Amino acid sequence: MSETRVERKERTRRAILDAALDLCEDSSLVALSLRQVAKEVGIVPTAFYRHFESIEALGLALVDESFVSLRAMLRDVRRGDGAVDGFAGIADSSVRILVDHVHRQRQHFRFIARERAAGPPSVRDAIRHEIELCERELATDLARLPGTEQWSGEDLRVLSNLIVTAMVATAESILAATGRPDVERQLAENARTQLRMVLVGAMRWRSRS
Amino acid sequence: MSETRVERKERTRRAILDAALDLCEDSSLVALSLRQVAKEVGIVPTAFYRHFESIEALGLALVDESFVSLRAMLRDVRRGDGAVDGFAGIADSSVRILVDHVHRQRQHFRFIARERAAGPPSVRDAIRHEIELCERELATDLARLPGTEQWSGEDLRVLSNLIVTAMVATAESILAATGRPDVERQLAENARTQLRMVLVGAMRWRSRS
DNA sequence: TGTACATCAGTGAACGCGCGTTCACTGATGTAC
DNA sequence: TGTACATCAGTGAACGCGCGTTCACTGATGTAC
Repeated sequence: MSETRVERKERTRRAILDAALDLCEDSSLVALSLRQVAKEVGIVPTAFYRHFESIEALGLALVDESFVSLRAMLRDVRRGDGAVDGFAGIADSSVRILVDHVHRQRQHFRFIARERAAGPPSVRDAIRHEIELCERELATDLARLPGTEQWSGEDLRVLSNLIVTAMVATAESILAATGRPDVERQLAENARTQLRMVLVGAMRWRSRS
Repeated sequence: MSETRVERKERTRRAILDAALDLCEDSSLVALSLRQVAKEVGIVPTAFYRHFESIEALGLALVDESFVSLRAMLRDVRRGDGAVDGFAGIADSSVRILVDHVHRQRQHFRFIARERAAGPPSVRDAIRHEIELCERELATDLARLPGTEQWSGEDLRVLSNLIVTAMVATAESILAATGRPDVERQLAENARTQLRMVLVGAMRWRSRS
């Protein structure tokens, strides 16, 4: 046989996740119906239940999946491909990687940005929790930068939160500007400037001052 | 008569707006039905059309209304009630006013935060546009601060965007933390720190450097 | 001030449609022997 | 290797329900004279 039962099931599950990402692109998970998804996938509505208990459960699976790709991005940022000389270099490299991932994982970023504010409560909570984990990770990275030796853990987390917030907002703006490359380029340039401002500015900020 | 026809109509319109804010609190405008709103208000579904053409039109009215209260807040910030000595003072006063308005206009802030990412496209665009106007206003305010004399208009807008982004994120976090005063206090404290970091840091940032 | 007519916010029946969920089912794949 | 049975992804009919929108309407408020 060319495909086992398990493989075929996995393929349908994949198709359901993709269909859901497509269909709620312009509205939200809370406006997505099980029947729309089934129709798009090409299965009968009841077959949906073989894979997920509800649209909400599907949403939680999409959160997991989206953060797998977001974490891959954070690993790239941490590795710091490209010229990394000083804060300006870090800012340039980080924004370049962010913009690249936003393009390649467009639907995942859009999903997170949207459902973070508008999803079912359990989905909102899951996203908030994942973002908090990202902030903690970034805080430990920041602690390794020269100049943060005397910072308190709390200040590191506050700075990390500011950076994550700014980068999430940048990702959202770039998503909204899709198809206008000049606008996108300007947004990336602005993000670089912001990141430099924050890094340079914060380094002159004294912990507990 | 105790109430004119015009007054009664306005009262129903008001009730529709309030009902919509209530009902989409936990989901989104795109998941809100005309019939739910009518039921909540106590009118028959068809009577809705005497006031709005569609849920989307109702949404645009809520955007207008929400930004009226948000602009009132910005005026308060600009006036700078409370001790305003240096950047720390500005940061403290601004965050205090923000937190206060978030509590008093809870539903409006929540509406903007949610529909900004998940509303019908026309509503998303309207909100994006309004926020951009706020950023421009803030940029002109920043230009009056000592230390920004040699900044370019572009850098002022980039800084303004960063500040607005951070404050929107703070408002969202506070909304999510409703009912946990200790968490809220911590979030406000963090916002103060961020705003100080950004202001102090940016002031040492040279335009075009 | 009184009367006749206009306005229009809200009514109520009706429509076709898509919704989530139930249930008994089919038939290809997988397994035990 | 062949046979008998188990599994289970997907089927298809059916249900009651809420949806947006249509239409002709009612009756209190407002206006012209």
